[in-house]
Amino acid sequence: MYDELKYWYLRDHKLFLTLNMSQIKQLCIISGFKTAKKGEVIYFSSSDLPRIYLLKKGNIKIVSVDEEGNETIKEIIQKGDLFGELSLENDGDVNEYAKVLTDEVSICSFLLSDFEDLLVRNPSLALSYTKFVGLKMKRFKNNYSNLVSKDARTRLISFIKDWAEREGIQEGKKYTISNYLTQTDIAQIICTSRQTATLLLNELEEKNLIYYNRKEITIEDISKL
Amino acid sequence: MYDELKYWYLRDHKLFLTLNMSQIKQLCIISGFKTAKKGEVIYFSSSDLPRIYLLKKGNIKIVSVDEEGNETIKEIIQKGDLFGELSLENDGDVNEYAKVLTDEVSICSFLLSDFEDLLVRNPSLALSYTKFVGLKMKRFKNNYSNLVSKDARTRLISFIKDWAEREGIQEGKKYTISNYLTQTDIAQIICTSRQTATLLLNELEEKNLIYYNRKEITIEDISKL
DNA sequence: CTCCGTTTGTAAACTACCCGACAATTCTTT
DNA sequence: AAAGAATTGTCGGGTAGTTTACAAACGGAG
Repeated sequence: MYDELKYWYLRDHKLFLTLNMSQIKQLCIISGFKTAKKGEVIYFSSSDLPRIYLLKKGNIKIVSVDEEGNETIKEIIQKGDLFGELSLENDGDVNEYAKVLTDEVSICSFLLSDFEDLLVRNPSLALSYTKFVGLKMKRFKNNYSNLVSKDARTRLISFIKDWAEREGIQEGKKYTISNYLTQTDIAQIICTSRQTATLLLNELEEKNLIYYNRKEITIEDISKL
Repeated sequence: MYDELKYWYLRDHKLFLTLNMSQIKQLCIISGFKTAKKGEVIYFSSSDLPRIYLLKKGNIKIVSVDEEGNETIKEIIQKGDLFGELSLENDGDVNEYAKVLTDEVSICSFLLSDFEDLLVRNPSLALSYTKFVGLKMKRFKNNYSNLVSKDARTRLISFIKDWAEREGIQEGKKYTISNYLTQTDIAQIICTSRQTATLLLNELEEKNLIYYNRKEITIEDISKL
């Protein structure tokens, strides 16, 4: 029964569609499963054996810390996303951790070495996986160029739009997002100070473009944003 | 003879070490080879069939252009590096091109589809390639965080250090780089305005940390930089 | 219901960097 | 050698965004 559960979790991830039943079962045997609560840190680069994680429920943030203790949010991980040592190599120098944002999350994980074995034995999975990593990279590049050429307001707006389209509930032009981020989080994502983020959010609210509170964000008309 | 040349070019790239002779020959048959001169544009995303390129001689820059025509240098490609549709998927929306920086470059290329075939038939190559893409991503993330938390001066210094270590000629603590970049290029790489880059470079020179001219850059003592 | 930690709101001083404008220098071409 | 093009140097004015600092509001724990 418990194994069945894990099986199911992997099965419905798009990356594993190319695998047949027995291959999935094989990966399931080696996979671990756990849940965690809000605020917990569930992953630390440069600790333990390198692993790949699959988030099944909830949301987490990947935070990286530089030498001076500066924290930036690298990524928001959602249900169905992979995270961890995705580049298949544990990098000593990069320091990052994953923190739970929602009330509860469930994740399953497997050792990097086991995953590598599977990739070698399944070339087409390796190919899909490479494309997957490539896609991640592309998304990064995109953020990167936003940071360079756009101002904080534009970055905030495009983040909100993105968020809404990704996991908001749509009713015509109206989107409702269940908000698990603080304004500090949002500021760190769009790379600005908390004060600027607050200012801009209130500004958008004054113009009736969005309605913001701690529980949810409503976008009246996404085309006007 | 000509085929032999191409064979050699692929053979000495670290990524292709796992392939045996016949596999390399196979890739060689499908690979194209050409040279180009300074200023030429040799690659354009969203044109032609998607390809992967291997730079054999010289240097090129990958420039991306956003909607407003803003140009940023994404990457400097050096001898031995791969570029092109590395993520194995041609992205319609991203607009980038490659321009030759040195007097002459020679490159070889192969179709993405052919490369994919090869990957599927060579699982260990697929794995190496995935790690390779992962590494690229990591380097990106690093630049990205520099952009966020460091000021222009720090970014310039870390770029120069990087450059020196990557391709400078070392004599003790002294490094000499053959300079194929204009100050405008450098500015675009570290994401600042040309004026600021000029200012900072002159400042470093006044402090005798570097000696700069159009042909070469000398770092007196890299540990003091 | 009250208390306390977290999150949000607001204001003023300060600054790194951008932008425009123009001059000076160096390389290229003829 | 001279003209033209590209690159580099320099100067203020303007500003988006940071930083510091404090007050207000919210929300969970007891």
